[in-house]
Amino acid sequence: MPGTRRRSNTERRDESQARILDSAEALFAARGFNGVSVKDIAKAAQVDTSLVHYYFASKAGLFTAVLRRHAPRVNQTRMDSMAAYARSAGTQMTVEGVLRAYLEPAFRLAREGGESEQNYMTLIAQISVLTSDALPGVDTTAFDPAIEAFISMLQQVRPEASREDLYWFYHLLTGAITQSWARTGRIDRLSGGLCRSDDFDTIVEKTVAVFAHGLTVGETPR
Amino acid sequence: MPGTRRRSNTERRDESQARILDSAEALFAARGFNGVSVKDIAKAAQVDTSLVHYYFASKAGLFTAVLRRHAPRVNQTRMDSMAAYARSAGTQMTVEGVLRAYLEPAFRLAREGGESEQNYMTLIAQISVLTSDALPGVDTTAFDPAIEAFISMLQQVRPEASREDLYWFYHLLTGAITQSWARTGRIDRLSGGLCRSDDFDTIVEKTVAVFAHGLTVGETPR
DNA sequence: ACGGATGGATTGACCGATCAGTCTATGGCG
DNA sequence: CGCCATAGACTGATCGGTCAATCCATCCGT
Repeated sequence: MPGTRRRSNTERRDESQARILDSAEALFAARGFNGVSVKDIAKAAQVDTSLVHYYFASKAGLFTAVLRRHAPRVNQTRMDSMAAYARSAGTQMTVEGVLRAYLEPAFRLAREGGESEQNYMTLIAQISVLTSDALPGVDTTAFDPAIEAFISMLQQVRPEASREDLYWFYHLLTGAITQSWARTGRIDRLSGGLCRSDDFDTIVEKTVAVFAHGLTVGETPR
Repeated sequence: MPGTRRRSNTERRDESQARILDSAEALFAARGFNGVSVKDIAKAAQVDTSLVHYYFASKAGLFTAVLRRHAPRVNQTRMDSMAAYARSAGTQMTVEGVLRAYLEPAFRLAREGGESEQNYMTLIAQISVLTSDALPGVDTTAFDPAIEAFISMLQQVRPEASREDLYWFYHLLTGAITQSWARTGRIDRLSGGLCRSDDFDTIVEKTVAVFAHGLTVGETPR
């Protein structure tokens, strides 16, 4: 039979797990953790509900697995991007450059990756505004290393800025970013189509533009 | 019996509705729409589940009612605040002033209001990153008038800025704001207690500081 | 090269609990 | 008395999760 090779057990295992994760990711992103049932996910993945529990033990375990799947890649790409920038810029580092190095990887992943990566970003956006008791014991520390590196680089470029200001700066930045990842289409409607919430290239540009000036210390402009 | 006056039917009605709305608001804010059952809400409000349906027809209807309850007040306070600023500043309006006039009312409401208002802000933060199919036909246009007024005032202060840039500016700003309203405590943990996510006074200051510079047009700083 | 035996992958049937929502009854205010 | 606010009992559907049975790729003894 051409095309349909016989699959080994480990292949079957990986494929099924990936299908479950893909379906879960898409559905969780669309309707939230409690808006989706295990049955929904199993049906979308064309698998029995028991198999979901077989692999991921519980609905919460599945959710955690979804969140963990791409986290290391995002974190690593960010670290690499910032390290590469630091190497190329040397002592000429700018806030704009650091911002761009930190921002681009995740947005590039969302743009060049498939639906899976886009759904993942949407999911991150959703949990970013949730407190822990709205979620099953979810670990939100996966991105912390890159965040700390980001703040350290900002401190290098702006030695006069206080640690507190840098954290607030990050807080505001990450709010803006996650809002963009959510792709709600609200800015599209508000602007009458002038802005498109899925235009990630433009979003990175505008984010860099606004926040690069935002860390400027000194006189408030006119 | 001192203190417990005899209640009329309309008083009972209003009190019960308010109790249901309060409980729903708190629970929805804590666990999201699908994370809460009508039974939970009824129990918290100390009423029967059928009473919830009697007043609000459905769970979705209740959710909509919760969202609508404070919306006009927030919107109106924003409009008043911006109008007052425009009157006092005359031709001396600044980006910083407009920002502060737009931002302060909602944060003041959250600070000076009770738990209800704080829960309301948390709820707004949550739905701001949700697409329409994750929600029961919820109307998110309640704040549009104040938003349009805000953008118009920005345009007055920055006539050279493009309409598109102003909308992107608003997009980034509202992301930062809703992140703050969510009070997830994540920045507290990241900063090692240096920043407190419920310190709304500081948040307004930092937001104004960052975004006032952000709309500056011209050369990117070092 | 072959034919059980083994064990992981997968399923269908089913569990008690809980869901949103309905129906009917009733008690007390106007 | 009449009506509205409220409660209790209940419905069919669906929830997350379990269990024993089945499927099938792989391995081993011959």
